[in-house]
Amino acid sequence: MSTSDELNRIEQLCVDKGLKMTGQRRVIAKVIAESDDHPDVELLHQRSSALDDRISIATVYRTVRLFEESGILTRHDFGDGRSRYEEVADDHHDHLIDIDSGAVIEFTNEQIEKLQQTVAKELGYRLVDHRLELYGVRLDKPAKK
Amino acid sequence: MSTSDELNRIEQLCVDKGLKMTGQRRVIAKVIAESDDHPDVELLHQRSSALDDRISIATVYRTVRLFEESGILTRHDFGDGRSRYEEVADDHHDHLIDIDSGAVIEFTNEQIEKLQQTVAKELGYRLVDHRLELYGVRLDKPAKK
DNA sequence: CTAAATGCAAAAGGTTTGCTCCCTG
DNA sequence: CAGGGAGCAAACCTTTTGCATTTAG
Repeated sequence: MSTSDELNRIEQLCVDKGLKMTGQRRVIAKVIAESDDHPDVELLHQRSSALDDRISIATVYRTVRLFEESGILTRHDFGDGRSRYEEVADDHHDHLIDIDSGAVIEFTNEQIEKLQQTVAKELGYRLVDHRLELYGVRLDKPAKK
Repeated sequence: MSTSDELNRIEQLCVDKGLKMTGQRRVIAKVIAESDDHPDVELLHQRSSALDDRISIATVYRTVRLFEESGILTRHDFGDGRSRYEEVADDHHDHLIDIDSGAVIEFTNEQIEKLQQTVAKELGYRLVDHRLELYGVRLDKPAKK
């Protein structure tokens, strides 16, 4: 899916929800569609401001929350104190975080997904969501510490 | 392992690290050893204060951080805005969170653990830590919404 | 034109910290 | 008795909110 397709999809979702498509929301949606990483609110604000300097950080917070409730975004907490965001894509994936560099690598594993379903069911639950994060160090990294 | 064994273990760990065993730390350690749930700092402070009212919340924050660095505790973020703590036990486990009640259920699954190792290795990483949380609703819950 | 959205700054909530006094080892 | 530890309150950081003003539909 191209970036402009993503943008159209986001706009459509907003229209469906009866949300006004203001200039600010359009810019923020564009920034999100174009981001391949997992930016926090401050970074989203910076990127948005670069396109249009009439966007306050309060609006970014409000928009991000709105988009999360609308299923456009997911919020992550990788343990660095603030929330980081990512567009909800068709493909589900989990994250591996490089604890040295902070880099985030996405991966998918069908077997793990299935096992999660099984575990939840055995405990008497229907799985609604999950979070899996692996924290690791590069195998080729020289030993130290 | 009994609660008093856990307490001894915690005290021993503190001694090993050259930490003073103050009255406050002993009380907080006792509260942690006796907690089967996943209390946040405020709750730890309440429980500690019930045993000794000369414990400030700042001390609980400092102690909890110290204990985390010493490997006595792990910190969790279940998405409710504050950190929650749990004693590091011999058995590793993950969590299933009931999104209706907030209840936290612990579980273990060897297969998932192994698959995580495999995934990390395939991506060129040595797995140092991980976080797996399942969010679900009870199967016997009446449909609604 | 009207309800919804924005900007700004103040407030809130959780967590950390500077400083002084206290207590463990 | 010396240095780490505790208490208190102020500071911090991220996120939320009240209110006056602007804007999409």
